[in-house]
Amino acid sequence: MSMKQATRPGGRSLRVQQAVHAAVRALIEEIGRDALTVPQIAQRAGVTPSTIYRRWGDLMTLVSDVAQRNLRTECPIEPTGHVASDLAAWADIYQEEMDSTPGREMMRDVLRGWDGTRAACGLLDAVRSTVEAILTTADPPVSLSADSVIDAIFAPILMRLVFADAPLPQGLGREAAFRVVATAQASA
Amino acid sequence: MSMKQATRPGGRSLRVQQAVHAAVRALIEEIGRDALTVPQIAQRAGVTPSTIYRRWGDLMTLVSDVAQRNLRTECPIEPTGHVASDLAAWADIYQEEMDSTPGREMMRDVLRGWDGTRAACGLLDAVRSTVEAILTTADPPVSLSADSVIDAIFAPILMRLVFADAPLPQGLGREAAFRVVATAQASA
DNA sequence: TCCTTAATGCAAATATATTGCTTTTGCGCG
DNA sequence: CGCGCAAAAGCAATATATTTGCATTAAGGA
Repeated sequence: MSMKQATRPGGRSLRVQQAVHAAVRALIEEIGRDALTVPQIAQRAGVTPSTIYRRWGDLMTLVSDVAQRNLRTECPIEPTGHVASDLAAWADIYQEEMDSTPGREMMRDVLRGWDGTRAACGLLDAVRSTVEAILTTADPPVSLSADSVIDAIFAPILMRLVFADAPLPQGLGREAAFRVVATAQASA
Repeated sequence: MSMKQATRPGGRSLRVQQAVHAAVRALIEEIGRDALTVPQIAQRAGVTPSTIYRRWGDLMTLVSDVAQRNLRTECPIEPTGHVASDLAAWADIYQEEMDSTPGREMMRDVLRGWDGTRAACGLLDAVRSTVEAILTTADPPVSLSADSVIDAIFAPILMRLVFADAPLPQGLGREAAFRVVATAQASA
């Protein structure tokens, strides 16, 4: 869930926002999420608690907001044109990253701020653009939509991350990647 | 996330737990989740706030605990032996139920209580037992594991529910059901 | 029935969240 | 460039929520 953006994106408002975000990150490092309180963040950031309450509403929303900025958005691999191994390599990286302690903590923090209606975060958009980059580089081309790739590879990872007991099976994403590409090529 | 079960499952402890859960449900109806407070729940349930804090820890955990009891656990359909249409019918029902306002609210409340490590709720276990019921009734038998069915049909539904903007595409689960069964039969 | 102890009640102490009002300060406009 | 408006932040009083120590109640076993 993304918070209402401040109407003033520069100057003091920006400095406050950065100081608060930095304070949240620092305090999570030092004392952990569970001990985190708004007054403490305010003190560390050099602002008054009411500023935080007025801008973010509550601790949950603030922490969720910070966690979303930790989402990877850049494409992590260089497409080689070989779709199956590109997707498999990326799926492996992605699965390991998400199934790690920091990955799971980030996911937890993001989901705490989910409002139940809109997308919880921009994760799928970032994934989709990387998938599209891999698919358009494909040589020879494959007839696969980004959505079907996401459903086949990333949906099981994300679903199990949240709804199954940890850790994820080794190679879950990798094998799904080979499978979805093989199926597409077989039906071509 | 399931809470630590009271060591005394009967008598007064049980009555308190039921009264508190009932109070949460009633107050959510009357004033909505966002206005909910622990002292208010305590008053309605006829207990003191400290009882709630000691048993549940905080409001988020309590609401999550209540939401988990709304999870459907009974098998919603009668398997006919025709796997594809059984799975498709169920997927349709499931998708519509989850993508509804109460379904999304339940999911949101459950996820707020997720600790990031164990399964957020027993949802997948319930799903798996229904899938297994359908698969074992299959006539003729199909070579499909419950996990692959869940990955193909339910993972996309659950992933999109949380990480994509609402609503889900019509027939998402239904089509996935036909597809996964067709693929299994083709490779047999 | 009695004993043990988990669970609750109660109330004081502490911490957190809200709010009205004031002050600061971005930012548009002449 | 500096004026003025309004958004954002500060401050402090208030309201509300959470924690905690100790007393009391009542499950559940012997």
